[in-house]
Amino acid sequence: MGRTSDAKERLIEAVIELIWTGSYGSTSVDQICERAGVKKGSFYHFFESKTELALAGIEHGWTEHRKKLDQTFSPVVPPLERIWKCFADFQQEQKEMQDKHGRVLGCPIHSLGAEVSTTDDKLRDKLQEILSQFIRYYESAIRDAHFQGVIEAPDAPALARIVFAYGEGLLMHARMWNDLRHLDDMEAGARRILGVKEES
Amino acid sequence: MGRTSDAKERLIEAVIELIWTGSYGSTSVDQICERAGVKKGSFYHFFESKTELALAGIEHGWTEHRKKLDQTFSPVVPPLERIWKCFADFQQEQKEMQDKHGRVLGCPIHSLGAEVSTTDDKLRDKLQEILSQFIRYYESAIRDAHFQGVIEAPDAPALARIVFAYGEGLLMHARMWNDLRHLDDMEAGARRILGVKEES
DNA sequence: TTCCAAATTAACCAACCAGTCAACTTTAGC
DNA sequence: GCTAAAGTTGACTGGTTGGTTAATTTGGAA
Repeated sequence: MGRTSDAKERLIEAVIELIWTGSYGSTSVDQICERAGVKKGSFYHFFESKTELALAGIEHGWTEHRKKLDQTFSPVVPPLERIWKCFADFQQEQKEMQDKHGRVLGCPIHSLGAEVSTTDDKLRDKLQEILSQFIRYYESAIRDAHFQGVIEAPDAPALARIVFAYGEGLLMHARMWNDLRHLDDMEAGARRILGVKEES
Repeated sequence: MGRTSDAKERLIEAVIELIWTGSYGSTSVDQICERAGVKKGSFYHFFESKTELALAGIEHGWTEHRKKLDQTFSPVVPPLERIWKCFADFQQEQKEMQDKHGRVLGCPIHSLGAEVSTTDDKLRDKLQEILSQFIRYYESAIRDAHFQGVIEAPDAPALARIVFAYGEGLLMHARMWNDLRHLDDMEAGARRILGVKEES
């Protein structure tokens, strides 16, 4: 019963885009509303604060991204192939963002995390949770690779953290230099970290 | 001639601390002035904008840090030892920040870079310049290590970028999780990346 | 067709933002 | 001890911030 609306969805789309292309601090509620074509009163009808909208935006983005990851990291695929495919998807996504916004945007979770982790506990907790989940994709792929004897990795969680930190570092550099070429090394670097024996 | 003052230095100290413990966006000119014990009028006597102060703060911080790095990466020290010492210094610095501010703060250049690189060209350029200089320390150490035969690394610049991205990724995670333990892997991870043959 | 919950709207708020300015005080160099 | 340059001060600006409110419009379900 009552009126229906997609304003909530439009606000979520808008906040993701604005935070990713800029930053949390540079994104104002007025800006979000304008982008979404929603009046401020409606904003606060759907969300009780800017933080709460950001939370919803992050959650939504991650839910979408997970669908892709679940396919990429399908146990059917050879374990190292999963990781290389994930990197290729990173590159493609960054390319699309560059085409769309004229800038390489890097990983929104990390950019946002670097900015707000000392000032906004709710956001920080959510971002931590997402990153912890992400690492598990690498972790299980590495564990599978180890058991298949294609790499030597008795401590899969530790190695997953290393690969993850490396990948995130590269994405951050790609953002800072606005240059996709920073991602070209991604697979080669991960091969060194993982100590890949043969051609994959 | 005329009156003398250390207000400029106090402002520079204040802006570094506030941006590092928080973010650029969360740091207001009023806050900086209060921390430095300087009135806003004086602020704009010394600096023409908030961006300009941040620039001066970054420059100052890097100039100080370089002194330490020049010692750490002295050609007298065995090349891989330089890198391990650099990591140990990172850990110690982060420990000091945790003791002082109750938080692991990570790398200010990267946190700031992630935040402002799409919105403030002047800051972005300065941060890029500093990071480019930083990588050269790794690069020359890796080149030396290669020529001494302690690692196999024909492409020193590429490998330096990998090690650098990895280290920065770890520092970011330490900030986001407010946990120094994320830095414990640092040397082990770099050993894998560099493919270190023997005990160093 | 009516009813009411849900969505929309514009006007509004106090606090804060970066930045300005003219009057005033201090002090180094002569 | 004079003078002029350099530093200090507090009051001020206009615009923006995140957030509020009460009146109004809408449309799904009965």
